Amino acid sequence: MDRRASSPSSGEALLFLTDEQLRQGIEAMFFAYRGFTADPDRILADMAYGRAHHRAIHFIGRAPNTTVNNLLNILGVTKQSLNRVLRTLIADGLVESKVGHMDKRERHLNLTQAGRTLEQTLSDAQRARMRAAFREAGPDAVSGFRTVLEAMMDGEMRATYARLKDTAS
Amino acid sequence: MDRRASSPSSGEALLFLTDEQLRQGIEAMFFAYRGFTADPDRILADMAYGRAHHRAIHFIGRAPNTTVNNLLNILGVTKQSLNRVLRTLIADGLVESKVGHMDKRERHLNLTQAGRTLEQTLSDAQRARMRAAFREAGPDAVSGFRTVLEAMMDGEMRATYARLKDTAS
DNA sequence: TTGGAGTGTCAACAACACTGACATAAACTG
DNA sequence: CAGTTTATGTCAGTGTTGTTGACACTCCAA
Repeated sequence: MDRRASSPSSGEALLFLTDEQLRQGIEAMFFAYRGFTADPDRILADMAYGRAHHRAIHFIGRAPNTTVNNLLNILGVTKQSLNRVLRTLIADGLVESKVGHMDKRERHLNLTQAGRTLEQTLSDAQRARMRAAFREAGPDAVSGFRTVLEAMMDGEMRATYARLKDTAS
Repeated sequence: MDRRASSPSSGEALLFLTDEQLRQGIEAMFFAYRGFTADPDRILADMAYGRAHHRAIHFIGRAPNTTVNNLLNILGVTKQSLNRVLRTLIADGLVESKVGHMDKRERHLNLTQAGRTLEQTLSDAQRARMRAAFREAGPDAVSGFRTVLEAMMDGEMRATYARLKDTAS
């Protein structure tokens, strides 16, 4: 770890790119993602919902009044897959779908009060873990964490992520 | 972003723990994981295999001669689920299962030559993306990335991750 | 009016996870 | 030795989430 001070050009900058380092990064992603989804999954298991419902609820809450097509792009699934999830959420009164005024083909999605409540419950669990991890790791580590994650995204997703980030009111 | 210089104690250290920051972290994990699995998924889609096969192959290659039970703990799935995957991998000659000498109840798993070849192909794709992300982000960011991910794991998984890390020959 | 976009729905299917039950063999324990 | 536990494998059933493909409907625009 202190090798970074010794050889400035070749050995230094490449030490974090060895196959072993990369493999540790891969495994860290694998195990961490399990932790990342564990808490909401536990909550949802008791209900008739799964991870897909969580994702839909999250992004509808995040981008209120979004269209089905926009949500499709964010989630990266087929409309059939999303529709199955949306149908149950609408039927259960967690999401409401309104026909657009400008373009009446579009449906605009919003969380109902019940939907917001569930979103809050799920987010709280996930945020609690994220908060604990951030606190434990410290601000500099968090900055690096997000830099690497952003670099790991597909170009399209990176744009979507950035767009959502800017939406932050 | 420059607020960190202004209020040293309260505002500074907590800025990275705002709900907005946490939510961005959550979304970054979501989008990045998609990128993380995209390349191997593409390769596997052409074959009769899926993500579960990739995981099994990865960890058998990582911990040669491991037992089924050990693999079960690493992967965190049921034996039925793992067995379905292992059965096809063994039938296809990518993995070999040998009865243990000390304890004949145990089966020790290893990749065959063909298995190593596939593992290499899949790993290369995933490592290439990881390498690109690491290079783009730089050593300090990578360090932070791994610190946060490790903090995000469940305790059990963190121990497993550490154990694998130490196995690095 | 014709074509295309946005949306919804039906049907079929595949991957991957789960539970529950049961079988076998080996190892451990009293 | 008898009984129990451990490690593994397997069968059957189910649920969530994803996929294709096909078709219909509404609306907008050229």
